[in-house]
Amino acid sequence: MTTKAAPFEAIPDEALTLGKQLCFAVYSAAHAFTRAYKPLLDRFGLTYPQYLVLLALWQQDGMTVKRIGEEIGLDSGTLSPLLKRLEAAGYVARLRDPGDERQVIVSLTDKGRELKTEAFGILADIGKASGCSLEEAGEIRESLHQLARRLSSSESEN
Amino acid sequence: MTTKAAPFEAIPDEALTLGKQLCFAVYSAAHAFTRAYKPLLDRFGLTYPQYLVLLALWQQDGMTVKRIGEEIGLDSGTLSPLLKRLEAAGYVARLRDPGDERQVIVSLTDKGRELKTEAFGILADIGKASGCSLEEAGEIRESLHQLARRLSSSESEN
DNA sequence: CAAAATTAATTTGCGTACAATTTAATTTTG
DNA sequence: CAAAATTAAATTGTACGCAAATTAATTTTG
Repeated sequence: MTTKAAPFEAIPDEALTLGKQLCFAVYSAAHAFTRAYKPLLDRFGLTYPQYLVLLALWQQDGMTVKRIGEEIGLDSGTLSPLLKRLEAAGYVARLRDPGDERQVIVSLTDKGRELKTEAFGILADIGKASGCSLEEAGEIRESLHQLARRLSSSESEN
Repeated sequence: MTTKAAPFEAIPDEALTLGKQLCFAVYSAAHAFTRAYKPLLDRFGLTYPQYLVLLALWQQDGMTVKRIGEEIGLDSGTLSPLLKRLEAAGYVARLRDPGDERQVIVSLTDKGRELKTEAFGILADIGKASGCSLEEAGEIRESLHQLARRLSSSESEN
């Protein structure tokens, strides 16, 4: 059934190999990071995406849900329940903006601010686990940023 | 409260910046890939993880659930329902191994095998969207593989 | 200025992810 | 060889991630 070589039947198993695919490498690395962070975040009762939200808030407190979404690339459908959990855990407060009642402003509680100091330990641990020099990490980071930018800019064409 | 400089209070906002973090770059790139694949996979009624399973099966048909999990890094808790959906969609068949009834062997249907040819179109589209040369893609891929390896090998230490 | 359009969050529904438990089959070992 | 241990899938429960629908507030515009 596949004896006669079809036009591009020559490349197949080479090109389709999982290990040869950039998309799969990215997918795997993301999972590896999530798993590596998990034991470190567990003692704070945080998940990795929740940690990302806190990272964003430590940088700039008092953002709206929309703004946070733009920072970390998540929509409100994901953020709404996630933020409620962060609120329930006592790390953030959510308040309607009195100036525009449509918006919800998310701000750190004292407990949330205190966590910032401890977060350094987590970063150091992960840095060590990744086994990357700062330069190496910076290079990969830049390549990935470029990649993500290109992928999302070509999205609209479909 | 943060007037006096604590030991590592000097680095903070630099180091904690989302954009400066490798973990976030990987996380974002993974989402960017998923979003880029989505419109291409939609017409086959496939999700990205389902597509990964098919990629694995095109390479090596008739694997057990466990084996597939090892290939793409997912456990049976994720794969069981996913494979049922692939079966319902007519792309794979699931059969208990007569030699060892604990195992379930997953094999491609004709419909699943036919999809392999079309998958080339998807790969080409994504390749174009990623805007990477093969060399560039290969380099990033290798860096990420190394990274994932190091992250998961240091996992056991916690 | 009131109706229509837009916007921000929330909610709903589906599909991953993954830990932990359960079920059933196969090995190990006493 | 039967009880105990191990193994492979499936199931359960929690939390993303995202599209689509909903709700409420604010702008736009007729």
